[in-house]
Parts: sequence; structure tokens; C-alpha cells
Amino acid sequence: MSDTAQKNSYLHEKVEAKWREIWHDKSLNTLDMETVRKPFYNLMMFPYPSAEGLHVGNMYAFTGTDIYGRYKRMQGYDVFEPIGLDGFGIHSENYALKVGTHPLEQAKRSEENFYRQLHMIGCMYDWKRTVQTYDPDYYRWTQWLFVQMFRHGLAYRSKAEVNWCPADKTVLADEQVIDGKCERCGNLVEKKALEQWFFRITAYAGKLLENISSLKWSEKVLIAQRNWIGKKEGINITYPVVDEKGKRIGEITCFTTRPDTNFGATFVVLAPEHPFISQIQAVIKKDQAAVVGRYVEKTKKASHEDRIARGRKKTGVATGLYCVNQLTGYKMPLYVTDFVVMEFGTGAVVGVPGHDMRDFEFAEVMKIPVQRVVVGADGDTSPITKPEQVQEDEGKMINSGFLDGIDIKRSIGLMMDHLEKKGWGKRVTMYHLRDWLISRQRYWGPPIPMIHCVLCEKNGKGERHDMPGWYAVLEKDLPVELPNIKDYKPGDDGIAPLAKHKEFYETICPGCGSKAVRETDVSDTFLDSSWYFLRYPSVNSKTADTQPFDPKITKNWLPVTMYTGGAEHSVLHLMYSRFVWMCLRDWGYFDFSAKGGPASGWEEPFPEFYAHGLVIKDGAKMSKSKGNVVNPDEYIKLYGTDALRMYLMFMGPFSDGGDFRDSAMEGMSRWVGRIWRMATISLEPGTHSKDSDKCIKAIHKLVKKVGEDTESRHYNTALAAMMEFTNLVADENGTLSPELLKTFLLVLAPYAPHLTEELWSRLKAADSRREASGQLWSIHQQAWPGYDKHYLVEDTVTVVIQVNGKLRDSMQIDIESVSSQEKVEAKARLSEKVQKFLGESKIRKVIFVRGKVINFVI
RNA sequence: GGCGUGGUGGCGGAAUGGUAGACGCGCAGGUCUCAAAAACCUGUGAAGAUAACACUUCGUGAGAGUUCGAGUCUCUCCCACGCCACCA
Repeated sequence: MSDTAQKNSYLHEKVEAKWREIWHDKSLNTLDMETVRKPFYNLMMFPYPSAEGLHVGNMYAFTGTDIYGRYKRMQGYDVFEPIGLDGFGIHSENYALKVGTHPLEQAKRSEENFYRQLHMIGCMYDWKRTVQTYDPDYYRWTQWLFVQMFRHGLAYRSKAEVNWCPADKTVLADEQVIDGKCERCGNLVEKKALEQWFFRITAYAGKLLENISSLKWSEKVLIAQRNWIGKKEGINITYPVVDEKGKRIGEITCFTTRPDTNFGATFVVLAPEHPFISQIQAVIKKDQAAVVGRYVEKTKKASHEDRIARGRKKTGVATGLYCVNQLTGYKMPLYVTDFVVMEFGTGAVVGVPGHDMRDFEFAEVMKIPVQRVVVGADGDTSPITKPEQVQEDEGKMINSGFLDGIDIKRSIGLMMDHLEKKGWGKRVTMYHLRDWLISRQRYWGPPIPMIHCVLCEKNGKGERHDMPGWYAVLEKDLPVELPNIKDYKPGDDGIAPLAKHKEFYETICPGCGSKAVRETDVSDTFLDSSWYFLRYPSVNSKTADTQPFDPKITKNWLPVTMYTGGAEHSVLHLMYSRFVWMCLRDWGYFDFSAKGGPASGWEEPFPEFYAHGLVIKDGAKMSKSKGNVVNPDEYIKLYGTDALRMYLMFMGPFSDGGDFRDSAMEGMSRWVGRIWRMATISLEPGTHSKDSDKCIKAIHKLVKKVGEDTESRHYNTALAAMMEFTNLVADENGTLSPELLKTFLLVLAPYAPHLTEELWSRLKAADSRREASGQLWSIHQQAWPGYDKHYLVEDTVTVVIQVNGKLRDSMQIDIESVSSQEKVEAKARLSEKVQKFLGESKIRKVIFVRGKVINFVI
């Protein structure tokens, strides 16, 4: 390489490393959290450190968030951009198991590698305030949160049928079961009855739903949250249960949203898990009880998957008992069936086979009579014998006593009134949302900070009267540290690894002082991440050792100004965080009164959330099982961080993600080289650039365009505009004056932080007149440039000439004449092409759009 | 089955109802070079037409509609993807 070439080529590796070091040494991105005036909390979802290290999907998300943060900083905000590691949990533990390294050891390795990479990608992270969920300093407060939940009655224990993954040997939350398979490993999930800790998130279902309308989130995510909460207004109808002779046995309550069709109810079905079944086993005939028992057993063994896979082919068994439909006096046979799930409603469903497809299918199998009570738009009033006749959505009532002739939608309310008046039913609101299952029979998580005392339980004593024998670990004794044990592998018996360690679980009862045992389950990873955003601003604060988050700092910095992350967390993480926030608020841990009412967002942790797109590779989401994970390291080495950042952002709008193909990287790398050459030549002592009018106009336009596009995260078009600008410069002088170069570097700075910092320092060195800028030495401390509207106006405007809406010609119009239809029309008529198309025809109408179009309609 | 998102050149993608394909990749040709790489320059939706330019027609998943004018708005259909799902 010649001297000139050496001088003119951009040595990205050297330059980028140099500035990273300087930024770090000078703590450029660390704020004084207590004194800032315009706080802007720019939060991105923290990664869980998988072992391959950071992949370009992570980098994509972080870069897109960082560009926004850098832009906001240049607009004068005090931007706090933290990063950390969500390193506890099944995902990290499974990897440790796979490679045979102890999770504690593996966490250290992953942390080192991850932070190395996170340094490389050039984001403005505050490296003095990181959070690792597996640090005792952090999970001490996760445990504290659990204790608060317990004290406020929101944590409880329940023996429940839980999702059990036989491969991961752990309990899974409903949300972690996908198509009956384990979210992590893909194995079929089984049902298992275990004592588990739950958080009563359903207590907040109404509030969680209500607040959704106040959130500035993408519509897609809001809909997902609404669906997940799944509010349903309905009625619980209680039916007397009788045997064949009419003797009363008990009662069954069914939830329904469609009581209007109740005159047509001809059977009742129970979920196999329904508690009523064990009650009646002794009452009903022996042979029938045996049949029911076998059916229940069979269902229990079947996985969730099997239960659905059997599809819509209905099965079930009769109990020999009847529910009395008090509207009609009809004795509805009572069945047990697996198409009814215990988790929703009351686990018992009243069957209206004429107007519900599942009920119809069941009635067909069981040969139950079908009664028509709705006439649809087709006017068919004949008996319902075919599935096509099952009208579910619309129509008028028939064969329904006082409802006859009334539209079904109105009938719902009328029937509810009637049932309530008679005392047969009660209106209820049901939610699809279930309580949050917190316990994990695993090793790699924060031990649940609870103590159980058998003696106290016997005596009915405990911290909470409804949970005798249970005590929370005293706050001064937190954290309950996760011990370093060798046998950390989960057992296949559902017993947690810590349950095999006496030295861990043997303790003293805080109530009576006798021997007691600690809880040996650990908590769900989603608990770790449900409050991390509260910790970040308070890391290293004066109160960091005595409080989970500093009240003063929290008041100033929360709620999070802008939250950015993947839409895949639409329901889980975002819902749990909202719940935890609401709890802390209700317990009095926040004071945002100065920030105004609910409309200003203080009822919510993330008033604004931006869902970025996903990077895919070869048409599929990056995952290690597909083997298409791309590590950014090699690309950073080859092309530099800035080129990779910009390449990722150039793939498409930030909301869309994109397909990673390394071939297109070359183009971005070339452009970086062109910028470098343009800038360094411009700064050479002998160069005295005078900018052309075109360039001056273009830079003003560029400032406007890049500002708008950055604000809306259309980074791809912002970059395209900058490329157009450099193309224009190349067509003109090929160089820029220091003034214009400065402006160009400023708008490029959020995108290419290293390159622009280097050129900025050279620009300052070259321009001796500029006074030393003291504290504001970095380009990233500068203000976003302004633009002059005066320069945005063109001297001439291209106006298109159309004939009957078809493009025929175009012309240049002076800016003075552009508003005059008369002048524009006159000029347009002179066009030969237009004359050709106009011919002898009579012009019926002329459409004139200022500065755009003149259209002759003939 | 429900909810949602999207279909534009060879590819990624641009287009307040007003010049479709900006910008980039790829490809082709050229400059430089003994040669190559790199870099730079020119061209690049399809078809027709021309010595060459000019030019003409078609073209945003399919079909209809609204409009002077539709990638953009409305309806019907097809396809792809994402999430949820025997939720009563």
C-alpha cells in the first residue's frame, strides 16, 4: 500500500478501538442521576446471555435503540441508556447443563464474553450502572419483591395441575407451553399436580385491561395484551342436580356468555378435573362410576397435546345424573368430557347443541336431542339435524317463551335480568388471564425467600392467617443466597435440587423459634425481569445497599421514557412488569404526583413502547437449532462496528427487521470509505472548498430529512438520504467546507459514532479558529443542527402534465409562477407531446394541483 | 377456528391519492493495471420501436369499484408470515 493510500483509507479497527477507550475513560455516557434536568430513560430489553454470545439480532435491536437515544441526547435530553444481563433462568441453566459447566461458572464466562461484545457495538451504555439478575446484590431485591407480594396477600400456595416438562424436569407457566409443547425444548408437556407458589395477577386483570387504552404502544402489542387478559362478560347459572328418581344430589354452576339460548339447553358437561365428580362417585351406580373413573384417569394421562390432537371428535361419559333447566323443567343429562377445560369459567358448561358447534358435535355423538331456539337470516325453522344449520352468531329467538321474536343480542341482557331476578344466576366477569405460577423446581434462580414451620401450621399460627406455618424471610436476612452445590441438575421427581441440601433448607422458625425449613423452589425468570428497569437508575446510588430503588432518583427517572424491544414479549414480560409496577405503586413505593394524572403515564411503567422487527437469516428466525445464528464479531473485525450498525439499519424500517445477507455489507463498507475520503481530503491544508449552492441547499434538506426519519425510526431512508448527499458532493466539488462537513458529521453521528468522532476531532484540529469547546469535546455532546426553511425552497419545480390522468410530459416552473394555474396551463399547452395527445379533442376540465400536476381531461 | 401483519424489478427496499422502483446489493460494460483485486465511471422493470436519440405500450398478488388520477382508499378472492386457540 502506498503512503497516499495508507493516508486515505479508513483504518476502522484502530479508530474504533481508540474512541471506545476514550469514551470509557472519560465516562462520556455516565450521568449524575440526581442532578440532571431533562431525563430521558432510553431503555432496551436486556438480553439473556446465551452461550454463543451476542448475535446480530441482538445487535440490531440495540443499535436501533441506541441511534434513537443518541439523537435524543443531541436534542438536549439527558439520556440514560443502560444495559445488563438477564442471566438467571432455564435458558442459561440448560446451556450450562449441556456443556457440563456449573451455572455459576458459566454465568461468569458468558458475562465476560457478552460485555466484551456489548462494548464493541458502540452503544452509549452507562457502564457504571449494569444489572445482572444472578448477582446477589440484585436478586436480594427480587426476593424482597416476593416478600412484599406475600405480605400483601398476592403470593399464595396452591396444589394445582401444572404443566410439567419431562425433559426440562420443571413446571412451566401456561405462556411457556406452545401447542402443548415446552417453549424451551419442544418436548410434549404433561400435567402434574404439585404445590406451587402463585402471584395473584388476576386481582389486577381489570386494571391491566383498563389502562391499555392509555398506552402509546404499537396496536399489535396492545391487541395481544387485550386478548391475553381476555375479558368476558357472562353469567354463572346454577342448576340443581338430581338422580333418575328426581332426588336432589347437589348443584352445578355453569359459566356462559350466551344465556339467551338457554331455552335450548339439553345437557351439561363437566371437565374431567371438576371436583364435583369425586363427590358423586359414591352416589351414582357402581358400573357407571367405574366408567367415569376410567375416563377421568385416561384424560389425566393424556398430554395437553393429545387432548387437542384428538381434535373435534368429541368423547365423554354419562354420569346418570341430571341438571334441571329451570326455564323449561327439562332434565338435562350430566356428562363428563375432555373438551371442557377446568381452567376457564367454572369447569362446567351448559350445552346448547342447536347453537354451538362443539355442543352440536357432542350431542350427535351422545344422541342428545337438539332444540332450535334461534332463527337466522335464512328463515329456516326446521329441526336442526346438520352442522350447517347450527346458527351461532345472529338471528331472532324462537321457542324461547318471553324472548320469542327478540334479536339474540338484546336477548342476552334480558335473559340475564330474568335469571338474576329468579335467583338462578349471577352476572360475572371472567378473564382468560390466569394467576402467575412463580415456582420452579430448578437450581438456577433466586431461592424463594419463605420459611415453613410444621409446628406453627399445626397451631394455626403464621404471618398470614390464611397461610398458617408460612413466614417470609426477614428483610435483614436477604438475600437467601443460592448455594454453590454440585448436584444442581433437576431431578425427574419434581423435587428441586436445593431440597437435597439440609445445610440450605434447615433453619429456625421466625415465629416460634423451633426447627423449620426453607422453601427450596426458585422463582421464575420473568420475576427477575419484571422490575430491572427500576434498579438501573439506582445502581451505585447512596441507597443501593438499603433499598431496591432510590425514591428520589426513581421519582425523577421513571416511568421509562421510551422502551424498545421485541414483540415476542408482547404478553409475558410486558404484562408481568405492568403488574409488578401497579403493586409497588399501590403499596406506596412511588410518588409521581408531580408528573400529573394517569394520562401522563405514571400508572404504567412503560407509557411508550416501541416494538422493533426481527432479523432473520435465510428466511427463518435466528436460532441455534436452525444453525443460522450470525455472530457480529467477524463482521466488526472485517468492516468495523459503524459499517455493521449502518448495514443493519439500512435493511429496512426498524419496525420490520430484515433478512441478513452478508453480500450487501460491501456496499455499506464502500460508503464508509467514501465518507472518509471526502472528509479527509476536505480537511487537507491545501483544500479551500467553496460549497456549491446545490450542496448548501442539500444539507439543509438533509438535516430536516434525517431528523424526521430518525424520530420515526425510518433509519433506512435517513441513510439513503445521507448517501444521496455524498453522491451529490462527489458530483460537485468532491469536497466540503468545514461548516458543511461539520453539519454532515452531526447528522451522521448517531449512526456512525466512531467514524464521526474521529473526523470531528480532526475537524477541530484543522480549524484553529474554533475555540476550545472544553467539556463538550465529543461530537456526541453537540446539539442537533438546525436548518433554514429558506433553503428548502427550490427555484423551479417540476410539474407533470397529464392527459386524462396519464403522464405525457413534465416541465420546470419558476417558483413565482407555480401557484398560477393560468401560467402553468399556458406553458403546458405549448408542449408538443401534450398537443399530440390533445389533438382536436375538446377539453372538458383541467385539474390543477399546485407544484405537482396539471391534468387535461378530454 | 379466532386475532393480527404483509404481498412492488434478479434481491433488500423507496414512494402526504399526483413522474412507481429513491438508496443500496447484484449484474453488464468501461477507466486504471503487465495482470488481477480494490477503487472509480456508465448502464440496468418488461416488451416493442430506432442507425441513435426521441418514442409507444404494459407493469405494484388476482378481480371489481370510487376518482380527472390508485402501489396508496372501498369490497371480494388468492397467497405468505406471526400470535392465540375445544375459552363455553
